[in-house]
Amino acid sequence: MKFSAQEEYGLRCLIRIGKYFKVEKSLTIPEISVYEGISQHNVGKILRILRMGGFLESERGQSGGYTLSAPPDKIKIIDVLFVLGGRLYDDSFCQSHTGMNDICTNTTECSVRSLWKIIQDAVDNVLVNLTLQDLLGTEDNLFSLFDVAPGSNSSN
Amino acid sequence: MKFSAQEEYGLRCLIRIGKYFKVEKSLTIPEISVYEGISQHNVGKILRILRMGGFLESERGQSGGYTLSAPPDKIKIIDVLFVLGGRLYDDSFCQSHTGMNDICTNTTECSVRSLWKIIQDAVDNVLVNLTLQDLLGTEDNLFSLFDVAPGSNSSN
DNA sequence: TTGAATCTTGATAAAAAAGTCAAGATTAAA
DNA sequence: TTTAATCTTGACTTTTTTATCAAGATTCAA
Repeated sequence: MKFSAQEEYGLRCLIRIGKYFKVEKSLTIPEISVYEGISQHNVGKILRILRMGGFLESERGQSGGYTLSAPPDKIKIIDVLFVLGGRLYDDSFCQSHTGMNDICTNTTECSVRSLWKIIQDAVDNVLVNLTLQDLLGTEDNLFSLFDVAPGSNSSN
Repeated sequence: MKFSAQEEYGLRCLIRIGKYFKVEKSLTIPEISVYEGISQHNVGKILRILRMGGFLESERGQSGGYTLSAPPDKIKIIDVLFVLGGRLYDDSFCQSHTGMNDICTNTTECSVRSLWKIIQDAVDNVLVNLTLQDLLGTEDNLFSLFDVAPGSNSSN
């Protein structure tokens, strides 16, 4: 279970653009490239995905650039992550993990599928009310939303 | 954010072997291959990972095969998923997503990192007490552990 | 002791994801 | 009108993950 590079970089670009929303400044691909340390080509590719997902608007030309298509508190992180990386579990998952068979051998009764759904629910519960606005504050503010001690990292 | 094929297939193989634990029967690679619809070569590779992770024991020779190395209620799913697919977030994650730079541009203050940690915590809370034993029952039994209605699938 | 069935391992091939590139379209300012 | 700065798109290359293969080692039973 991993986050994709596209989710990581996409979210970072969106946050970066979001920080300039209230001063009504648009950001260009070269600017974002420098800020985030991602190549211009890659930034362009990622922003295209976000634009087609409806989160960004772009303007061409000499004074062009990217802006949010809605205020940060109207952009739901769960939607952004879906566009950037798909869902953890959906009904097509079993169909793409059938091994050599046409249909999964566990179709009618599958503990693994149930586990994936349960994990998906847990993740959804975290994300359901989270907006881009919540990610524009400090790290501590975000942790406090979820009652997590900033220093605690259960991976250690 | 996706599950890897290795996590899916590995867990299915482990469950399959676990179902035979109480009758003390070992399963061979060809048997598991047929049951799960995964090629023998792939089963062999996946079982090697599970064996090296300490969850399985193998016996060679004409009457060989694989058995659990501990009772199902002693095998923690969180450990199994770690061996099969790593962790969602760990401290090396930022180091591998630095773009073109040597270190991530957001080292000191990073909302994305915080979000990943929060999601990781949510997943850990689901998994922390779950054992292989819980996956050997029916799907409904598993759902009831987490108060999820079997029909409900938030991905729809 | 021989042979069949099994697991073991490292190398290879195929598929998917990530990242790069080049040519083009659009816009605003000089 | 010209020029420079910008976004846009599809194709390509590289890297990572997944799956396959072939040769070998081990064990049991006849």
